[in-house]
Amino acid sequence: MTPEPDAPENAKPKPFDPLALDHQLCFALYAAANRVIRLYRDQLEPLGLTYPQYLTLLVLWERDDRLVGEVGEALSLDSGTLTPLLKRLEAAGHVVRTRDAADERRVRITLTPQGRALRAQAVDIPTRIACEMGLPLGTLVQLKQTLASLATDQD
Amino acid sequence: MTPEPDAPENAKPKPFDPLALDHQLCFALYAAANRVIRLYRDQLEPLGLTYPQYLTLLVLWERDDRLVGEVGEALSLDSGTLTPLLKRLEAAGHVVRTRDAADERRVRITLTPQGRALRAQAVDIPTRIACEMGLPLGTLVQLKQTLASLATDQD
DNA sequence: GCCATTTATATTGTGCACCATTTAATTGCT
DNA sequence: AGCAATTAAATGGTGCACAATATAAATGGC
Repeated sequence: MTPEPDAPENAKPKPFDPLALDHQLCFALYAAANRVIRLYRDQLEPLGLTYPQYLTLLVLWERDDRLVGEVGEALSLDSGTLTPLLKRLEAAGHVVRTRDAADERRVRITLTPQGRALRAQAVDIPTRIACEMGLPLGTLVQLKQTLASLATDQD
Repeated sequence: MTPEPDAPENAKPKPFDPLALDHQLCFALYAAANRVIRLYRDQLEPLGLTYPQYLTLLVLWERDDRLVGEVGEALSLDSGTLTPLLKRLEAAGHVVRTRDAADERRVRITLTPQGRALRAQAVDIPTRIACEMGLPLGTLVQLKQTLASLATDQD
């Protein structure tokens, strides 16, 4: 029998390790998210914002005067994460937190003029990041779609 | 002049907001990563592992007896993150940390028998997660490829 | 009107993720 | 050999992310 090095059945076993790091979508996702956050860090550092703070401002720039719970809904974050983050945004002068007079359980988040003004400095960040990613725009758009369907827990 | 509600030029302006949350790849990535980590949390909780601890074990299951720096290289994490994580894995009895006798700066990470045995309990986690994601397998494979090219900083 | 239940946010504690700095060991230069 | 420069890991500090719990206000029977 002649050896057939190319035939699949004679090729090196390659036992397909289901736990190999390179096969894990979860790791690719984890590493990509960490990397993108690092890219943003460089862009956001001059504005004195962290990445989750920037996301929170995106929510408020889109529609102002929201409840803590509404912001959390938009970002899939709970009050344990948001309360200290919003306090830091308030300390930085970007938002104001006010107890709702009609329902004292609620806290309304409102942008200050300074917080609104910050938007102009952030407006071209996405474009700069997209360039740094080094992938064609079409790929990025499609990637976003797929990820969005991953992020919604329809289960 | 008859109104033409369908004509693009008469349609509601829709000024394409470059900062709209729904347009942000970065947010889709951030939300998807958080969701997938939450999915893993449920699977890993019975094993007493966190998600980054699980990733660390994936690295070691693939090749044992690595330096802290090598593990960090594989996961794109620095010693500030890994040192305490590895100490917790050691406290749980899954790994051993030993100073390299030949070069006292180095710390070698080795699996204990218990750490090796844990692999059997983890081997079908990826399949279970893939099901929960609710996307066709082909989509997931392609997604992984795209994310992997995003994660490598070739810049 | 009273009180259990629900709702909205806050608090506490653990574990990353990363930056800046430190400590200690090794290497390289002369 | 002597010593500055480099390297490997650890340390300290900030800010998420989340679970569990707490607090306080509103709601819904009865």
